[in-house]
Amino acid sequence: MPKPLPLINPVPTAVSCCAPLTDAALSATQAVELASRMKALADPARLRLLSILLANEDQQACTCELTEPLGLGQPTVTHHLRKLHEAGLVTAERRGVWTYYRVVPDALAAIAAVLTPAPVLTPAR
Amino acid sequence: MPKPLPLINPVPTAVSCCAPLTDAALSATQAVELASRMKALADPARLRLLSILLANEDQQACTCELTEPLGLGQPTVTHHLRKLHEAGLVTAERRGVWTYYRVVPDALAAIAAVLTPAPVLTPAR
DNA sequence: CCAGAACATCGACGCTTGTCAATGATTGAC
DNA sequence: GTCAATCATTGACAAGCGTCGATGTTCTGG
Repeated sequence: MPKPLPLINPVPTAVSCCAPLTDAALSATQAVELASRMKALADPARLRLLSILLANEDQQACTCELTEPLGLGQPTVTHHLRKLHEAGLVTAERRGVWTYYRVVPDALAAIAAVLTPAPVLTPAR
Repeated sequence: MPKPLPLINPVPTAVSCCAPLTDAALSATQAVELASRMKALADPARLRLLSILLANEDQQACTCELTEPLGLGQPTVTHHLRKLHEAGLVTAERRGVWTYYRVVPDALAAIAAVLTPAPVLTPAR
């Protein structure tokens, strides 16, 4: 019985979830959904991981490149990358011995969109 | 010696903190700063509180109006409102027996701005 | 086939956090 | 001055989380 997926799981990759937060009161389940994705962001190590990935030349990096600038052990970095992956914020691709991670293009923008009360075009009666 | 401020503390009210997250890698202290403000958002109860405040007619509400739609006890709601206040996301104003909370206008937009890779107006050389 | 490298998983440890019941502090009404 | 209402604070508990060392798994090179 071989383990079919030695890598990481499918992941929902739900990009958007709710209305902009200012339109109407969130339901309990909506709030839990949104909060779980924001929890993935609300950590210093994971924010640095995302910023390093985005600042990189080709928007990607393997674990071994990330463990040193963070000053954290390899299991810890893997743990954080898994959290980011489960939240649909990064993708993981195995290439040989290395696993390369990329930031999902519009994942951050989708979360930001929920927080913006309304761009600039408010009627302002 | 009267307690000069029975209400809540001054609070830094730091609105913006870092560059858009995609410009360069965050430093350790920058990441901690940003993460602490996002932690204030990454909770179902607090997200619902913000959405209720924003959905309200005059953008405000007292504690007694918030404890029932959340289904949480009054001390718990006060605890969450304090967290939001410490993060500079809401303001607290005592009016008689009630304490009214408002969402700080651009606080959410400031956090959202850190997440957006670049609005639309990039030079795009 | 074997040794080594890169990564994932496991178990354990402290620390933080969300929640509540109980209590204290302040205000307004009578 | 007293009482009731609103809110803040305290202490306590369970659950979750970040971190690490140790171990397992997969791939590459010789």
